[in-house]
Amino acid sequence: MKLSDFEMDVMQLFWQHEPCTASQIHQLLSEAKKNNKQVAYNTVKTIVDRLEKKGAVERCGQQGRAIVYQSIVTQSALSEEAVPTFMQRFFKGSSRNLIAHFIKEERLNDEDIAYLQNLLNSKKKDM
Amino acid sequence: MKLSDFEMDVMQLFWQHEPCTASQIHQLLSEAKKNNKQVAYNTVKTIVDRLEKKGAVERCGQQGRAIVYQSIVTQSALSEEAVPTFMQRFFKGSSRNLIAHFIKEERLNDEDIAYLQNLLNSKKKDM
DNA sequence: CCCCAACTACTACACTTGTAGTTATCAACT
DNA sequence: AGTTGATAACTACAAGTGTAGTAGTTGGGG
Repeated sequence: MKLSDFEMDVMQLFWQHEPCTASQIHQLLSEAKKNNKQVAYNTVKTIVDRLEKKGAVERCGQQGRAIVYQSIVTQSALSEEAVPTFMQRFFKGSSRNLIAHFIKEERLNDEDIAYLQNLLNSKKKDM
Repeated sequence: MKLSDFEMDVMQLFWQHEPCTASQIHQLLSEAKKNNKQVAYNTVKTIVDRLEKKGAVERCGQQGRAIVYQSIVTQSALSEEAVPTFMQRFFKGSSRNLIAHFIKEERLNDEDIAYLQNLLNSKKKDM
């Protein structure tokens, strides 16, 4: 499933807040980027309509006149499509390069590091 | 700088093979996806023209009638823009989640694991 | 029971993207 | 020097995207 940037933004909100209505998504978007620029309610509704047409969300009820939606596709399903492309594009397809980059460049506290080291250890044993 | 998927694919080839001509990119694309579907030379040239217009590549010479191009934007410059969006989109903005995912899901050999553990160790000392 | 704010459904439009055709031009071979 | 095949430059066009307006309908407050 191919979703545009804005569609992905809206899916984020669905995954975190579903089931919800287009108005609620609009509200959440306004809060999220209140520093940034606002979009009209109709713009959001159009995106939700397109997500429905694409089969990414579905209707699951009403709240007054408003349609309540829930997601159909999962975040992990979409990430499974996007991750290989991303890895190829920016890290020559090497998960080692990618992980190394994030360890070097991103902030991790001691607990994160301990957690990741455990993961690596158990990964080694598996093999 | 916002580049489309196809434009990114072509940038990959520039980064790996520059300086080069549109024909060479076309050739490389044909080899890369010879299993996949072919695109016409003109299609590739259009993408290169658009990359030039966007300031992602520039002319740096001629080879007969052919224009030789080289990249202006670097891969790391583009990844610095793309990484935060990607991390936000699929890993709730958490580098720990992201790294954990890749350790769990991607193939790593013992040497990779040792390398990454070293990285984690030095990361801990830094802080 | 009736009105209206809110919501849906539909339409619009400019810009981008993938894809490629047409036309003009010239470097190089014969 | 004339021809030609490769290449540039320009044009085209449908589908997708971001953005929003208009028209139509209705749940619920008074």
